[in-house]
Amino acid sequence: MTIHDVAAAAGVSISTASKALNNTGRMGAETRERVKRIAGEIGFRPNALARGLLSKRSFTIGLLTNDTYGRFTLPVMAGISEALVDHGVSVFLCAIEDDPALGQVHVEAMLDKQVDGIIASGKRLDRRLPVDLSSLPVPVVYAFTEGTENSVTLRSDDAQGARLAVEWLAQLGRRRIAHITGPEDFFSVRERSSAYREVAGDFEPVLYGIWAESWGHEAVGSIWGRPGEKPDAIFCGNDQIARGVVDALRERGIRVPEDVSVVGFDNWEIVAAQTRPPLTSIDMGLKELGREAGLTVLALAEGRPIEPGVRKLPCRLVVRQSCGGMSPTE
Amino acid sequence: MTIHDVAAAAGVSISTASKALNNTGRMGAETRERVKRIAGEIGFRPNALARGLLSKRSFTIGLLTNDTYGRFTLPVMAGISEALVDHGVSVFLCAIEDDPALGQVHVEAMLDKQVDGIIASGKRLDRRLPVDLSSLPVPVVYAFTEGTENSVTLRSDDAQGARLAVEWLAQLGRRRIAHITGPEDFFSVRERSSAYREVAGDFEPVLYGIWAESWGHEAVGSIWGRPGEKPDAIFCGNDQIARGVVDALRERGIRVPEDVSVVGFDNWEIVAAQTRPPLTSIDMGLKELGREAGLTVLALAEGRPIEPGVRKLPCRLVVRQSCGGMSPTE
DNA sequence: CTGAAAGCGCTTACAG
DNA sequence: CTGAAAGCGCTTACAG
Repeated sequence: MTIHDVAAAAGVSISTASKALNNTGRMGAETRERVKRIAGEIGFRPNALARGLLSKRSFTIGLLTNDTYGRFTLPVMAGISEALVDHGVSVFLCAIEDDPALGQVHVEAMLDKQVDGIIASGKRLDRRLPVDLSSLPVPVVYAFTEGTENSVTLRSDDAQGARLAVEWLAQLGRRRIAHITGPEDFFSVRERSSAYREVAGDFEPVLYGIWAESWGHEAVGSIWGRPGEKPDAIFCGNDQIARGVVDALRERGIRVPEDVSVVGFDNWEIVAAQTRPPLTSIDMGLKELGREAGLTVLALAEGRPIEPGVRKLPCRLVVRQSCGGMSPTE
Repeated sequence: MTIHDVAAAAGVSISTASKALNNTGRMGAETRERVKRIAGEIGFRPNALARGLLSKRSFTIGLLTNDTYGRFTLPVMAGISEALVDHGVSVFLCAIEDDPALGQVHVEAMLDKQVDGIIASGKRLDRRLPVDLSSLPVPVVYAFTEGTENSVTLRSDDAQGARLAVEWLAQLGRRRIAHITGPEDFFSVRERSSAYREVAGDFEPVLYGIWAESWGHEAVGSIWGRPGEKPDAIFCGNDQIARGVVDALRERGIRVPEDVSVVGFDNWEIVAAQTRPPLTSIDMGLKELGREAGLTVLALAEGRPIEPGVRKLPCRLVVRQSCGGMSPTE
């Protein structure tokens, strides 16, 4: 089924058929309708390859990611796809681990296929993908990974997210708020911990460790193991740590949230919802970030002007039960 | 940079350039080499759109999935991508939730883009995707979702996986093996539980429930709450249930694996590795399944004959610490 | 051994 | 108001 078939069936030339279907050119309204009707009847669908050859637009973009685990990329991906499907744009998925050679292969495959743009996504704000995207013939948007000079980069506003968490604890009457978090060499850890310090003061030095339940456990052990006043709230660097913290507190007979409020970060459903009690957490809005990234490459691909630089997207507090209190929005 | 530029720079016609680059036709070896060298120098890369228009092959396939969560699809996806990237095939990701209209939109977008084939993937062996793929003009392979009559379907061998688990427990000397699992209306639950019964006998009726830690907890409560001999091993329907079971046992002062061995299913790293002790679990080999699915659509797309029907891929036992014992392969 | 020509399926000036 | 022609970037019979 090609446009030839449509033209033949409608008794017009292929140029007329084309113009009828694209609502361009000038012709009798009745001719246009007839062509359209017949195209519908015989199930004509234009070949995107042929169309792309002419228009220099493939209605295709590539998503490059090194987050094989999918924890961060998955929501970003969902957002991108959701935003673009309405515009007829499809997404190539390119998982490159941390392999530069594999990255190169995927980038070349994408360019061969004439993608209209590329979104680079990662699992860390302060790391680059292992492939150079700085001088490609197509626009590139960085989402949740470090971009190059003068690029467009989208990231979550971790400082604002941390403030949200700590202010929520303060608002619930908590005054002795501790902070147990991940490795200090993570940019987001530093962002979150300085925001924490601004709001909470320095009741307790920040406890840096690793992104694991076991570290949450261990940190609770060390806080409760030494003398002195105990926290009445703990702001955790991610949900896994928070889960370890909650479990450790329960094992010590400390009630959450009655005695101690706990708030996590990431709002990772599988962890946050299965914790007893379920975790109040900060959501980085990765799906929204993906949506924005999608619309941004699209704009760039269409030649619309986009201000380069880093754009921070706001985080959101998701209230469950580990802090007490009720969602301010409910 | 088009083939015209290559031809001009090499001083040959575009047909000769094309043949030189594709190693077809006949020409002086030296001409061929010169064309190739020049193409390399000016960085020529053939336009896949133009090529696809002629060859009727886009070197593109579509992955349709309703597993937004990504738990099952993610490894399948990784396998597909890994298998196909070497063949120059790129993958369109189409997340359709359970929305038939969205599914339709994605299928049409893929067909417009002339995909060489489609892989349909899901989160349940006994459910169909909400879109009819039975009479498409391109080959379809079903992976971890129910296929249509006479289609090619790839799935894990859940019965074999369950046997693996129970035999492992038996081999460790466990004789009173219980089975706590998910909802009975899941095909995979029935597969696993009948395999369990075959091997373990009926020491204890199978406990059906939901796929959650809380159910693992509760089930342990009910087994240990009533009189009679207690199990010395528990085979769980998935890792979340297993984690609930392990936590509940620990809270009762029952040692894992000394008193009771526990084995999970899915080998979901984030759950299995964070459990204390880490879970021995059954891996469904979803990445391998993805790889197979990729190679299978590819074969179909190239017209190679593939036997229709359901192909079951073997599961694998991953030994951690929740059963005791050491991996048979180590 | 090499090149001119036709064609993949479509769109878009340009004539009429 | 409608159609013939050229062309997007490539490949492939077919002549020479």
